[in-house]
Amino acid sequence: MKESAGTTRRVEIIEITTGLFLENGFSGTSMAAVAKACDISKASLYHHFPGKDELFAACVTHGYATALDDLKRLVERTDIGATEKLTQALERFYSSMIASPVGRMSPLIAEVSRTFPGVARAFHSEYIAPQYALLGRILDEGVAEGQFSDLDRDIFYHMVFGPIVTLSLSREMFATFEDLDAHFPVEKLKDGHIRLLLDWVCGRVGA
Amino acid sequence: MKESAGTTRRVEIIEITTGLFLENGFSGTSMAAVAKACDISKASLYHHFPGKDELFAACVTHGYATALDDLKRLVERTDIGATEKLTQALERFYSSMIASPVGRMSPLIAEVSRTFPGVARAFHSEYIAPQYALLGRILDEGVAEGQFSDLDRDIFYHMVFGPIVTLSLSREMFATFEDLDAHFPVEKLKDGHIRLLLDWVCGRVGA
DNA sequence: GTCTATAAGTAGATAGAC
DNA sequence: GTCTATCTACTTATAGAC
Repeated sequence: MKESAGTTRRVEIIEITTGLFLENGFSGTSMAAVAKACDISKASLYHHFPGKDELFAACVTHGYATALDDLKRLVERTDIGATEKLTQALERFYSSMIASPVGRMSPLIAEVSRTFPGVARAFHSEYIAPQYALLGRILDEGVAEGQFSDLDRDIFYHMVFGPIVTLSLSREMFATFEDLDAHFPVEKLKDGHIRLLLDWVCGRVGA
Repeated sequence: MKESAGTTRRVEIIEITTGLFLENGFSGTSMAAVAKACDISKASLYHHFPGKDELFAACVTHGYATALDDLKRLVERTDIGATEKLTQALERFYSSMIASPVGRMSPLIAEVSRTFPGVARAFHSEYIAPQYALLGRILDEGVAEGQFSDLDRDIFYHMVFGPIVTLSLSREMFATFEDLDAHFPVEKLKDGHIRLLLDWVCGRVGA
């Protein structure tokens, strides 16, 4: 797809709007506020996006591709083993869920899921499910190598994404705390989480 | 506090409104809709609560006490050991986070946290922090008994509440899925989570 | 593609009678 | 305590000129 001036402007609007949605929620962000932040008139904004719903869907969708491509490249590497891949994948999940806009949108999607079920469905099928599948491939590889236990996949995903998503949600919920990092110290929690997971997956846990 | 007809009506309004907030979000729930659901006029609703913010805060606060009292009673029992207490506490966290209104309010609080930071602060200091503290007491007890490893508390809380809160959030996000239980099977995930935690805490994990 | 102006509707909140 | 009627401000979205 050629990147014309039109698509650039579109992406620019999406990125600015994503920031507003993350800061003020869906209902807390008016189209007027979006237009003002993008330094554009409301009518022009409606020229680019047919309505607020579609703008929101575009914000959620934007960023899928690169995040998943990055993970896919990692999974397909042949120069490192499954243990190293799992470690790096976990590092990436932490970065993408805590720092990147797309990872921080879970509470927003919960907010609008009843009103626009399509957005939640797309988020799941285009982002969550592929992420699960790629993580599952790393586990498969480790099992084939004889390094990993053949764990139940649902429970494995539960233990991998659970703490990460909750950390992201907590930081959104308590974003106004001045001592946010003291309450939710990302690096420390990440290290402890990864250590436990590796021990578990490598069979160094369980009687 | 005597339970007059007034307080009963108040509680009734709170419980009905909580259901509306959970279903439609904060901004998606109008005072007119609340009044209609409670079979009352808007003016009468404003007689009971000075504004929408206070009504929401009341919904969040309602239910703290009983949930925490229940956990506190468990922690103070002397007839069972720390392992049994931890198991039962985890069972309770799953029930309260997945099934009870107060546990399901996390995405709602994330939605309004920037606009009303006081609500988020109260939720943390009156509900989250005491829950952490009570859980910490169970760990202390197990360590004193020589049954549990003396784990880092922050990491322990991260691994306990992480998967539970995420499961709750996921079920809110994807509430419209017809096959919700197939995607997020509570009983199975709970059992796997509890088993891993007990192995970890009892030192049966880690090199 | 961009603008100003405005339509059409809904939000939270209140006045004042009973 | 409860009601009807109403206010003001703001919402999404559009019409039509340039």
